[in-house]
Amino acid sequence: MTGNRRPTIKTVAARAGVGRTTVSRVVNGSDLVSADARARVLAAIKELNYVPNSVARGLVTNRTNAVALVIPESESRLGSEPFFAALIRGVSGALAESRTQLQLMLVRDQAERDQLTESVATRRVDGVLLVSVRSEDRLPGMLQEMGLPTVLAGRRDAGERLSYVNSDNAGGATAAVRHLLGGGRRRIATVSGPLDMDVGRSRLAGWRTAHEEAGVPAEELLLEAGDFTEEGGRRAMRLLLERAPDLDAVFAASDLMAVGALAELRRQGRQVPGDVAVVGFEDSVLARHTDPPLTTVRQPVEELGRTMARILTDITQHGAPRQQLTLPTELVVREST
Amino acid sequence: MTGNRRPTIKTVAARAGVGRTTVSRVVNGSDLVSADARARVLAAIKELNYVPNSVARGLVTNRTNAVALVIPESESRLGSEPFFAALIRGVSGALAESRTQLQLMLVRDQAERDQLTESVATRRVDGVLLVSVRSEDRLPGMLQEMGLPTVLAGRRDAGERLSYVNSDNAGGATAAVRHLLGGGRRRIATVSGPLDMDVGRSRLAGWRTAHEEAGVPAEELLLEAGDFTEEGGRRAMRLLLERAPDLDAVFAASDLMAVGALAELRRQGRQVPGDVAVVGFEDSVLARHTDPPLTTVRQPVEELGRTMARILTDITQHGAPRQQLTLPTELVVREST
DNA sequence: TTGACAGATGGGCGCGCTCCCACGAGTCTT
DNA sequence: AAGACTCGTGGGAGCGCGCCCATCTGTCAA
Repeated sequence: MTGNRRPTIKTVAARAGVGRTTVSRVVNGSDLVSADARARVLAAIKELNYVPNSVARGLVTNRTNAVALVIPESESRLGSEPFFAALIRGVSGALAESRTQLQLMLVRDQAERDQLTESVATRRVDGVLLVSVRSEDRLPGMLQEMGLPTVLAGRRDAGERLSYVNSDNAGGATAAVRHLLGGGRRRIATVSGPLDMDVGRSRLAGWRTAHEEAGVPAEELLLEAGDFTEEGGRRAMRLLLERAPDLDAVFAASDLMAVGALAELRRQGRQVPGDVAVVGFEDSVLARHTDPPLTTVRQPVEELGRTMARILTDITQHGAPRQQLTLPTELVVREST
Repeated sequence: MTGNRRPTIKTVAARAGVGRTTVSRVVNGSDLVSADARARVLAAIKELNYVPNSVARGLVTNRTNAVALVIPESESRLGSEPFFAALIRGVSGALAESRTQLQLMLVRDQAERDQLTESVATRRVDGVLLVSVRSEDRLPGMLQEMGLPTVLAGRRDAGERLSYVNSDNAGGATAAVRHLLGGGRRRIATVSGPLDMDVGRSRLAGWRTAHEEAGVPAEELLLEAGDFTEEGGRRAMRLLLERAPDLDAVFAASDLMAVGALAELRRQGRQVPGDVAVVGFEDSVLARHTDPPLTTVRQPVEELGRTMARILTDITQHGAPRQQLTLPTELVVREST
C-alpha cells in the first residue's frame, strides 16, 4: 500500500549504475565483479530494500529450495505427536542451515496420497521426505519414477533401494528383550507393530534374536500384533493375558502401546514390574510419565529428522548419491522392569 | 530419466491442435471454450500427463497458493506438542480444501524471526499464520507493513488490529474458577501464564472475574506467574504453597503447568482433590492421563487452526476484510476437583 | 607498438505461464 | 442485407530472473 511496487533486479541495476547481470552476480556471490561495482550494488540493494523474487528465480533455475515432508495423518494422531514433533524439529533445524523451506503435507487418506504426486509434480519442491511408509506403499516408487529425490524415515524392507535413515530397530529390540531375560524373565510376550511395516518386523526380529541368543524358545503364542496405538496395545495385552496368563514380561514395540499394555495390566490387577515387566520403544516424553516410569529403547528421533534433511539436501544441492543410514538406539532402564 | 522433459502448455497446445491460451483456459476452468476444444485439450493433457508448472504460474499471477505457519520453537518443545499437532492438523485440513500448500517455519530465536521477514519478502507465500505472539512482538507489525495478509492465533492485546482467532480464555477461566467456588473452595490460587501474552492475562482476568461474581476476594498472594511449562508449574506451586499453605484449590492456566502442580502437590503429600482441587486449561491428551484425571477447560485447538486457515484463505483468495473470532471453551470436569 | 589474454560487464534470450487484445465466424436485429 | 453483437480463439507481451556470449578494458610479453 506504499504505492510503489517491489524493486526488481532492474531497479537495482539502474540505481547502482550497472547492468542486471552484475546485480545478479553480486546477489549470487560470483567473484567476477569488481570491488567498486559490488559496493555500489550492495548499497543500492540496501537503499531499495531489494529482495530477489524466489519464484522468478525458481522458474529459471528449476529449483525451489523447498522440500516436502509427507506425514500420514492417521499416524500423526492418537498421541504419537511427540514422534512427529521431534522429527519436524530435526528436519526444520537442518533445513534452516541450508536455507531451505519446509512444506508440510499431512495426508489424510489414500486419495490425498495419490493427489500428492500430482501436487509434487508441479515442481514446487526439490525433494521429498517420507515418513511411515508401509511395505506396499506406491508413493516412493512414483516419486522415484518422477526423478524426485526422496529420503525415507525407515525403510520399506531390508532390500530398500531408496535413501533412508532408520533407527536400529532390531538391535534396540534385542537389547530390550536381552535386558528382560537378564532380569530372569522367561515368558516374554511381545506386542509387535504392524507387520506390513519394516519397523514392525524388525522390532519383532529383535525379540526373536534375543531369545535365540539366550537359548530360550520364543513362543508364537506370546506374539500379538498391534498398530502402534494405545488402544491397540491394550487390546493386544488382553489377548496375550488370555492366551498366556503366566507371562512375566512384555516387550511393546512402541511406548504408546506400552501405555495401553500397562493400563490393561493394572485393570487385571497385575503388578508392574512385580508380576510383569514392561518395556516400550521410542523413549518419548510419555515414558517418563507412566506409572511406573517406563523402561524403553531410546530412538534419536530429532537426529533422525536432522539426518534425513541433510541427506536430502546433499542430494538436491550437491548431487550426492543415495545414502542409507542406521542410527543407534539405546536402552533406557526405568522402573517398569 | 525417461529422456524427454516434462510437457509444457505449448506441447499440450500442439498435441490438441489449439493455441496456448485455449489450453490455459481449460486448465483454469474458463467457460469460454467450446466443448470440442475442451475435450481435445483434456485428452492431450491426459496423454502427455501434463501438470502445470506452478512456479511459472506464480511468476505471472504473483500468487503462490502457499501460506506460512510460524511457530516459535521454544513453545513447540517441552510437551506442548499436542497443541501444535492439533493446530497443524486443523490448518492443514482447511488448506487442503483450497489446494493451498503449508510452509512450516519453526523459529528458534529472535535472529531467525527477523530473517523470517526477509524470507517472507521473497514472496514465497501469500499469507502468514502466526502463533504464540507476545504483546511486544514486532513481527506482526512488519508483516502488516509489507502488506502480507496475516492471521494470529490469539491476539496481542484487547485492541488487536490484525485478524485473529482466539479461544474464550477469560470465559473459560471464569467457568473453571466458578466451578471451584461452587465446590466450596475458598482459597483458590492460580498459576497464570506469562503476563506479556494476552492469553496469560485473559485467563488471569477470568480468575478475578469469578471471584468478583461470588463476592470472594481474589488475593494477590495466591497469584504466581508461570511460563506454560511443566517445570514452571511445579515451581509456581512450590512458591504458592510456601506463601499460602492453606490454599484449597489451584487453577493452572495450562494443562502442562497443572501437571507440574500435581507433581509438587504429591511431593508435599497433599491429596488431590481431597486437600487441593486442581483445574488446568486446554484439555490436551495429557489431561486424561494424569493421576487423578484432570478437570480442565477444553479449547477447540484443531478448529482454531482450521478457522485461522479459512480466514486467511478468504483474505488471500477473495479479498475478505479483517476478521476477529473467539471460539467458545468448555469446562470438562474430571476427578481432580 | 601490437597481439594475446584474462578480467569485468551488460544485453539478449528464454524459463512456462497468464492476460490483453485483435480477429474470424456465426447469430440476431432492423 | 448490413451492421451490431456474442462467442471462440490464438498470438504477442511480459512477469523477474539466470546464463550464454559478445564486447570492452587493461595488462603483459614479445
